[in-house]
Amino acid sequence: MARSSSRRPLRPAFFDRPTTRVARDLLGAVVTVRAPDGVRSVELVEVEAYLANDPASHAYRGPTRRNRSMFGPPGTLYVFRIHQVVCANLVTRAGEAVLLRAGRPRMPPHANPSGPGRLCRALGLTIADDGQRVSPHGRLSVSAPRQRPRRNSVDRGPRVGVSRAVRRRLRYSLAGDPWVSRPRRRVT
DNA sequence: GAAAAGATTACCT
DNA sequence: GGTAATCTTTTCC
Repeated sequence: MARSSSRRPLRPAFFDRPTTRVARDLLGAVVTVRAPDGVRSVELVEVEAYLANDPASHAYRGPTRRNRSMFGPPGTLYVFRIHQVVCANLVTRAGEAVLLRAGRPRMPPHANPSGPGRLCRALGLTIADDGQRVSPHGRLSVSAPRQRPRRNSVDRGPRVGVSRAVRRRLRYSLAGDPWVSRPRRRVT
């Protein structure tokens, strides 16, 4: 069936929109990493938005060596290390980004992508991928959701693991999806 | 130069 | 549910 080929590759303009909207629209999108040893992809089920003037964002205090990718053009990948894993974001407008928190494995068998560190490990993303741009046939590509999720099937709640701006509801996930990393958060 | 702080995860009780 | 692992960047003195 033409299921995957019907998915539209996302172009940089997709990311040049308000970050909360990009975040929501990434639910159901497919992230693909093409490596010499094979292709791996996941379907996103959980993301978080990090905004300008957001004290929980790595970009809050301006560009540094670590976060410079967050100030790159729309569609830039920002990868950072936390403890012993890495996490990946897609940059929207300069200084804002969407953290990729969990996905559904699409080309099994591969590692469990539920959780931002596990998702990067499952896709084979490393710190060396920091600063890459999304491109339709490059190492990293993103394809649009086959169908936009219904509004009432999207959960929205507080972000996970942050110590500041803890009340902001900037985490988006597909309701009831078994691959969401921290399911059943209360939606108010 | 030293120390603290993580957008986490795995494993403990 | 709590905590140790583990290591780089950032921040502070």
